[in-house]
Order: sequence, then C-alpha cells, then structure tokens
Amino acid sequence: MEFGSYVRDVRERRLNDDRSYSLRQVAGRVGLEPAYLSKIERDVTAPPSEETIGRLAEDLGEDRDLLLAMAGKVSNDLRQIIIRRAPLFADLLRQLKEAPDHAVLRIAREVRDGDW
Amino acid sequence: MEFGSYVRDVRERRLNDDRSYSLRQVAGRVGLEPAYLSKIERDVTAPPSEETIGRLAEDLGEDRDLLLAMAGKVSNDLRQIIIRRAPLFADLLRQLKEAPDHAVLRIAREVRDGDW
DNA sequence: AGGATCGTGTACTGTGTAGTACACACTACT
DNA sequence: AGTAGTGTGTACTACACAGTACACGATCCT
Repeated sequence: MEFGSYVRDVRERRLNDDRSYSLRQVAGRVGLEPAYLSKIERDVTAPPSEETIGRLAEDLGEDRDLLLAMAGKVSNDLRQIIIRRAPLFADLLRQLKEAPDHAVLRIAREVRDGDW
Repeated sequence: MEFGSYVRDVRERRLNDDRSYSLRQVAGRVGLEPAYLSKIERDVTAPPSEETIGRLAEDLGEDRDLLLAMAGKVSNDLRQIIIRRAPLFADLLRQLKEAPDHAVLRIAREVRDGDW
C-alpha cells in the first residue's frame, strides 16, 4: 500500500467516531495546507518531509517508524546510530537481513537485559 | 574529519607511489569533472551522491560504508533492510545504540553462525 | 435559504542536489 | 623554450523537494 492511501485510510477510520479528523482539521493541526495534504493522501505528490510525517504520525496515533518506512525513509536518529559506527553496523544489518523476526526480537530483548 | 579532506588525504597517500592518483586522473576514472572533485576535496561543496561515493571508494580502495558515513549518508541497501521491517529494526538499533563495539560484533558473529 | 465546512484543481515559489563547462595560473619534464 | 599535466575560480544548468496561495463546486446544518 502507498503512503498516501494508508494515511487516508487511517484518518477516515478516526473520522468515523471523531469529526475533528477531517482532512482540513488534520492539516490545520499538523501545519499543512489542506490542498497539499489532499494531494499527499491521493498519492498525487511524494510523501512529505520526515518532520511532517512525524507530526502526522502523532496526530493520527500511528507508529512513526512505520509511517516513515511507508514513505521510503528512515528516521534521522537511526541514521545517526549507523553512521557513528558505520562498518560495524553495516555488517550487522546485512547479517540480519535474512534472520527471522523472532531472532531479531530475541536479540533486542537480550541486549535490553544487558547481558554483554 | 570532513569527507573531502579525508578523500584528499587518502588520494595523496596513493599518489606518493602511483602517479595515476592525481586529482585529474581519479576524476577521469570515476567520471567527474576535475573542478568538481577539487571542490569536493576542499569541502567547498557538499559530498557527492551515493553512487559517486561508491565509485570513489572503489577507486581509492576505501570502505564504501565508511566513506558514505563520513558523507552523512547510509547505503541504500541498508535503508531497504530497515524499511522492510521498520518498527522491528528501529527498536533493535535503538537498543544497540549504547552497546559497546565488542557486543555488537559478538551478535553479528552469532547470527552468522546461524544459531537461532 | 444561506453560511460553514468539506475535498480538490491549478499555479506558483524558494531551496537543495548534483553536477558540467571553460578558462586560468603554476609546475615538471625533456 | 615549449608542451603536457596539475589544481582551482567562476558561471551556469536541470531537476527534485517541500511546500504555499487561492479559487472552485459539493455537501451539511439549522
């Protein structure tokens, strides 16, 4: 699914039981021209900037990283984490490319529990 | 160190025992105008595109991911790995942010040895 | 019936990206 | 002494990015 159609779906679901989720009102809260948000939601134009996607995700109660991913972007803080130790993290990510979800999850859990 | 100065240092080191590493010849092999490479090496202009950095890294025998990182960029294939399973990898990376190098390396090794 | 709200069509703008093209002065051979 | 090669200054270009501004017709409310 495209970024825009997904945003539209989410917004319209919210709109069902909250009239403040009209395109115009969301655009107002997020700080965009309604015409621009309209074009975004119809995928007439490319997804907006990372900052705008962040505000949109917050207003719609969606996961910021997921929304960014649908826009083909990676959050700036993640980019910085990789860049700081580039060859190291590059290798790790390429190793993890084919690893199943539960393995990646297990690793994240182990690291969180601090057993290094 | 800035991207450009680093490239210049590397190139001049190569130039010491191989006259084919003049700015003009490298530019020729990599497919750039000499004036442009000159501006890049003096950090007068922003680092070039990912593709160009890749060709530069190859010609200079440098690590592609490292050079990209110095340019503030992340390789496209890594971005795709994250984007495919965005919230999952986002969480993992944030967990690993403070982990020491040897811990990250150990994880990469374990994954490579396929014990999941 | 009439104002408020709704989504959208069209035109325009400023900034950044990723370079090319050409001319110039300096140095190094031979 | 001449020519080949070196790095650099300046001007320019094409295209993408990230939007704003305004007008329009349709719908809802009361």
